[in-house]
Amino acid sequence: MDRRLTQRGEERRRQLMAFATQRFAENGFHPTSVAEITEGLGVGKGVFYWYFDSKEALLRAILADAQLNLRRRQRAALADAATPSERIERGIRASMQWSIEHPDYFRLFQFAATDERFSGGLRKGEAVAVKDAAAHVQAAIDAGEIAPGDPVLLAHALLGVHTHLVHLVHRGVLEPSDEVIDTAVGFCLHGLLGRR
Amino acid sequence: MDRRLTQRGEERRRQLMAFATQRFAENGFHPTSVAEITEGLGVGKGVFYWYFDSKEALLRAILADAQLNLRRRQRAALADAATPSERIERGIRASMQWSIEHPDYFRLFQFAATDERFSGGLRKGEAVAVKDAAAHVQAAIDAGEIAPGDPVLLAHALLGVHTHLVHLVHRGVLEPSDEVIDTAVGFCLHGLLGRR
DNA sequence: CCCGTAGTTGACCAGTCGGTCAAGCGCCCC
DNA sequence: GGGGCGCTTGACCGACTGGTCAACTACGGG
Repeated sequence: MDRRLTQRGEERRRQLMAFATQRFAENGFHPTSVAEITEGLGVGKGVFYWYFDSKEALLRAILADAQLNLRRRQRAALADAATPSERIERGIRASMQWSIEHPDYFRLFQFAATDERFSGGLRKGEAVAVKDAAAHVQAAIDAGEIAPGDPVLLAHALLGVHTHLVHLVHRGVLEPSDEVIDTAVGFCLHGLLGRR
Repeated sequence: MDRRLTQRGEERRRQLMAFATQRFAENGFHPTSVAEITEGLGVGKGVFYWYFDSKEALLRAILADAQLNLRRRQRAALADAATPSERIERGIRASMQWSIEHPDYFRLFQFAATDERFSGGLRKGEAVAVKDAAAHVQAAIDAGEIAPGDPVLLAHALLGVHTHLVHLVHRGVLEPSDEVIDTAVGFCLHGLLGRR
């Protein structure tokens, strides 16, 4: 579906994606019908298929958009960090802040990870992010800042802490405060036994 | 649906749950139809509704079963642990081993967490597990084994590491070796900066 | 003012879904 | 061997699904 879109068309496309994001996040992808989306926007059903090949393609577009957004934020956060471990910390903070600010995107990521039709697309983005983080971990090991270990595995462990704690914030179990992020960073850097 | 079941009935019920677990894990809950389940077992559709009120009720039953199974394993693992931090370590190991051995259940947990219709049921179980873990963390703090901090938050961080690394094993990114579990334990106890 | 193309409409389609039910089967106990 | 209950059958239902399409409108450039 490569269509030449006017400004009006771009706007409509954005509307569809924004509204669908909301509905998918709230009701789930499968239970949300195409009709529900078009009716919610007060437009005919054909509009949907003017902009997207299928409901599946729509979700893929939303996910790609969200990933791009997140990556930009991460890049910006790392810009002015001096040491490798400082980069790691800033990466964690930026990711958590973004995830807390975008609960809908976060939920969609979570769902997409459970469905093979979408998880493939996520993998690439996640792989890049992990590779980046792993590089910083490796650099920190080389610089003697942290103990040796498999950098990829450790980078994934960071991701696990990030994901789970953000999930709790969205569930309302935790306040979306800096304390959560501080604890996450502290846990990742020092673990349970490390000094504070 | 409280039915008096004969041995044959119990067996049929177990068959339905086992087969559905497989299909739900592979294809997803929504895309798997009730007809697909009954046809896969070579029985009429009415059989399904003899044992379960709805497709939703079936998944709930499966999830409850899996949770019970997991909790039993955890309890057993903690039985002969002396110190609080040893309990924490054993808890992590037992959970990871169980999750690696039961990829279908694990996938179902992951999906259920994304759907409000099911996540409520999981919460209770998770809350109990976290409360247990948090109690051990608190005990470890009191014993001076680890630095002070919010025990519930820290327990959730453990859970996050566990979940994400197990996920990677199921995706084939990591080998299901003890090394993964060792790294997870090491990371949780020492973080990145701690000595090994 | 008109024409081409971007955008829109909504009835329509074939198929699927979760769930129901009247009827029948088969095992077990009396 | 017969009655009863646990279990099974599969046609059937209404609702709804993702997706199509011929006809139509609106708007910008010439």
